[in-house]
Amino acid sequence: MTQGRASFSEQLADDIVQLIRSESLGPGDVLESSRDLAKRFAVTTPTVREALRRLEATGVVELRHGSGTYIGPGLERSVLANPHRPHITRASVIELVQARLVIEPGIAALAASARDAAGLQRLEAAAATALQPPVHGVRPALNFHVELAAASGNGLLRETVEALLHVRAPEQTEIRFRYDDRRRDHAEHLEILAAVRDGDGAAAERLTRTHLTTIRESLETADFGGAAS
Amino acid sequence: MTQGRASFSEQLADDIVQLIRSESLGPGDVLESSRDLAKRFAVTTPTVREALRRLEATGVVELRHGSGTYIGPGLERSVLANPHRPHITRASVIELVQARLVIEPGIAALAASARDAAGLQRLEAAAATALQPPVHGVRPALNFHVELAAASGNGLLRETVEALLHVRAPEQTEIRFRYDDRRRDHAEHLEILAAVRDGDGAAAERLTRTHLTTIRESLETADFGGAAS
DNA sequence: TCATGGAAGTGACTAAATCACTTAGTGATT
DNA sequence: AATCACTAAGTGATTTAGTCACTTCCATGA
Repeated sequence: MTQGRASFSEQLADDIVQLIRSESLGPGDVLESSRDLAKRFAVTTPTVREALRRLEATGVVELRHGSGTYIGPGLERSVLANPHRPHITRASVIELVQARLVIEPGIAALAASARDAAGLQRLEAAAATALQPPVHGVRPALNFHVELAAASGNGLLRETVEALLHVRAPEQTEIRFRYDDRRRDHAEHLEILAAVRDGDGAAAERLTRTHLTTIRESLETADFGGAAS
Repeated sequence: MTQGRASFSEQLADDIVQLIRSESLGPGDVLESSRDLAKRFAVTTPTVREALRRLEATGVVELRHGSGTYIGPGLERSVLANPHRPHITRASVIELVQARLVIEPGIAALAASARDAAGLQRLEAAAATALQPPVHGVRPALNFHVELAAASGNGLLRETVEALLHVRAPEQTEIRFRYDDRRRDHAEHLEILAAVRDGDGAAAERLTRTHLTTIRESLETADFGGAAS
């Protein structure tokens, strides 16, 4: 890096990550209280808070008022979506679909060749619940694509797709809810699922490409210029 | 929702982002001093610092001791690499190459069809400097792939490749420096460049796949079990 | 012209409190 | 016996006030 020495809070954030690793803490576990952390590392509470805020921004920890500091899912992630992203535009939505169109067909092909029983089961479950409305912030309609990437066996690909789908997730769901045919989506998901189950990589790739192309076209024809509200 | 109201610092982080947008500040510009921000939003300095630390973690701002708070490149980014990632293993490096093998050939094909003069020029510059050693944290050898993605015209694809290459970047460079044939890499880059210049998407896709396959094989045969140091 | 030095402005951190929320335990009520 | 309301302890959230360290810049002097 350009800076030789890091600030206290930056150093402290690394130390806390190291502490989490050395104690083998996983998502959901409780971290030491901020007061104890302050004592342990011989700094004051505001400094600890800065370090924790930093870690919170990338999902490594989660601070719950009155309860404690908990380990989040961010520790094992390599790539993530920026929580502060630019406003949505028509172009940005289409850009996203085009990016997915480049990336996801290859993932589908890989998933068809690398599938296993557990992955197939999760994929089937995701396809089955795709028509249910979003609850608790989880969007079943998008979950199928994440599980498809997970079935490829490559964690980085899963994270990449997850991050891309997290980009402007609320607006994406809103738009698909208004302009997309979810029954057709579901039918296409089932076709992809069948191809993956049969181990037919070429078909999975082709079907995924068709699926995303259909979505892109429905977005391109739809006029949502004033749909920002 | 799970939590109805956000904490002060979380709300404040959003407000600061909004302030940056409303004043049309870009990377390199100076943000208001933390004391002034505290006055403007009627909170105290530690709270401001927490919000800034949060934004710093995702690259939205950069705090320089004694100088000021500067806008960083993170504001316009949608997907980024996690600064606190797990330790490197042999499997994780190969996983990364496999992920790139799925994603980048399609990007090369898109770049060949969407290329323009400016993009080609940047791509040529990246290829020309690829043999130079890393300086100031910039790794010319990896830059070619980022510029290739940029030439596709899709910003999200560029960010995705950039984030993937940022994952374990130092270790990656180290490994390639030790086990990879950089002259061969360079020759293959030039081939890809020629295909993109000719607008031959199929060739660009094939050459990129070959290029990454070669890298993967050289990593699989290399024994870097004890190269963690 | 150029180096020196110091003042002003900035972020970094400390210190001691108080406030607000969650949780679990306790006891009374049903 | 089961349930509910209350209480107390532990936790994060925020404030207030102040000191320290770094950077920048400009005036000063050689």
